[in-house]
Amino acid sequence: MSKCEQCIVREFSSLKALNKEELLKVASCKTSYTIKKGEPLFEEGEVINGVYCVKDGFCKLSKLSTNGKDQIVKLVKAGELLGQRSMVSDEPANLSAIALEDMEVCFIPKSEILNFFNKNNQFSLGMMKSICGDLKESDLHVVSMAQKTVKNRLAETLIYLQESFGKNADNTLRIQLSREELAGMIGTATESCIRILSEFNKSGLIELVGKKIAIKDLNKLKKVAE
Amino acid sequence: MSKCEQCIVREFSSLKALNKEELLKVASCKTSYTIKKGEPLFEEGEVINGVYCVKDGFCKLSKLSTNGKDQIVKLVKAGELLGQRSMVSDEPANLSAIALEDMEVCFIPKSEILNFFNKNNQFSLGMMKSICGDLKESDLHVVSMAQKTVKNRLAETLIYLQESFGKNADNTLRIQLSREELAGMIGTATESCIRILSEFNKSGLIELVGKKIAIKDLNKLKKVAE
DNA sequence: TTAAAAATATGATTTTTGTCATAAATTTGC
DNA sequence: GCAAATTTATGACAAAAATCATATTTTTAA
Repeated sequence: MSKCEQCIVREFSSLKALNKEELLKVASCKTSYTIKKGEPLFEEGEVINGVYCVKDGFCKLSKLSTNGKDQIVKLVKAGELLGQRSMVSDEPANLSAIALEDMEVCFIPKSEILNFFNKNNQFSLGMMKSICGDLKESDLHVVSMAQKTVKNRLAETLIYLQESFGKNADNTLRIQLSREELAGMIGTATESCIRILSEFNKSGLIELVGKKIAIKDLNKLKKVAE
Repeated sequence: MSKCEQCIVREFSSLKALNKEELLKVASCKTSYTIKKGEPLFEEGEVINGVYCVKDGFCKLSKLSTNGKDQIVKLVKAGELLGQRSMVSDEPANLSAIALEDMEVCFIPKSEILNFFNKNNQFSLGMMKSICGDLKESDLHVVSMAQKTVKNRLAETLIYLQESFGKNADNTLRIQLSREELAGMIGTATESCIRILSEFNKSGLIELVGKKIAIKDLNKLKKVAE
């Protein structure tokens, strides 16, 4: 059982409002997991009963649409909490969480979190702020999906991926999604996604290095994103 | 100054967790307004500094997209609170709120709400649940926008309007949106919206009574919505 | 190592949706 | 009550995007 005091999740999430004593309680009740790339942390409809702390790795939150395609609603990285909404609403998961690379996570049971809600107002306020941030993002996402073209959205998404997940030494995006996953983020057919990537490549906005993608002209790409 | 005890907002929102004493405090600090149809309650980017209680009427929450079109993100009816996200995040409004019919609202200053956060855990938890409900809706909205056709979304929206806002004696939708607003909800061009309405009309799914809309075959419409 | 499977890529075609033009109906302001 | 303005409606066309087919490359697994 490791301590939670130095954990990256404590640094970036609402857990930062917990004091030493509370952190010890968390450390004593948490369970740690390793999730392999491609494996689910939880799936849509599953009862979660707590929150997951992402210590390392990325995952996608997605929902299966009635047309059979997977829509990626959000990407989550180290330092963030997962499952807050389900826990607060007392509902099964609305989205599936699938690891995009090997992950290290900790699970904190609901009972413990609810306990902190009652004793530590800064903690509840922090979690409320985090959920509010998600809501704002999601509303913006709706507007983008509704009003922008696939080309706009692909450009927007590539910029988001670079800004949120960084790049490798060779300038390619740190987070590597398959073309199908990328299409699932922007809400389009895989072929359309590939076609526009190829077009961006030809016009020098990006460079395709095998399956990897490097942004070549950020300013022009921003213009394409509108 | 009217009392808040019997107010519809108290019945349906997180205010239900407030006790008599707290309600008296709210009653003494609130301000009441009448908003005429078409007028804004607040606009995108405005600093709000509190929450609005909708006592009567409907309003739309919308955002101006980069393409110049207004995307309606959510409709709000009597009994609901407005501006919770901005208040919790301590940010200007992300969306504009425009009355769809004459409204009666009360404004409760932020300081008062934050005070309740510190003293009444059921109240904070209630508000957190309400925001979580919005987040779930918004995520579902993203999936619908990304994966469904305009036809699917129009059918879906008509059903939503009837189920959430009811119908008049003549079976037409209680809430009356212009074709432009309806297009703004489903994220399409006004002409496309009109065209599909006309198509639904011809195939007997709905009936167009002047500008008003009546759902004729709910089951078939549900199938079109997928 | 190599065959099979999966992912990426691209062309051809169809469907969906947006845009522009214009007409008809309705609402507004005097 | 009537002209002007706005909203609704519809046609013609263009643009965007999906689908289907197929080729090429990469990955996987025996």
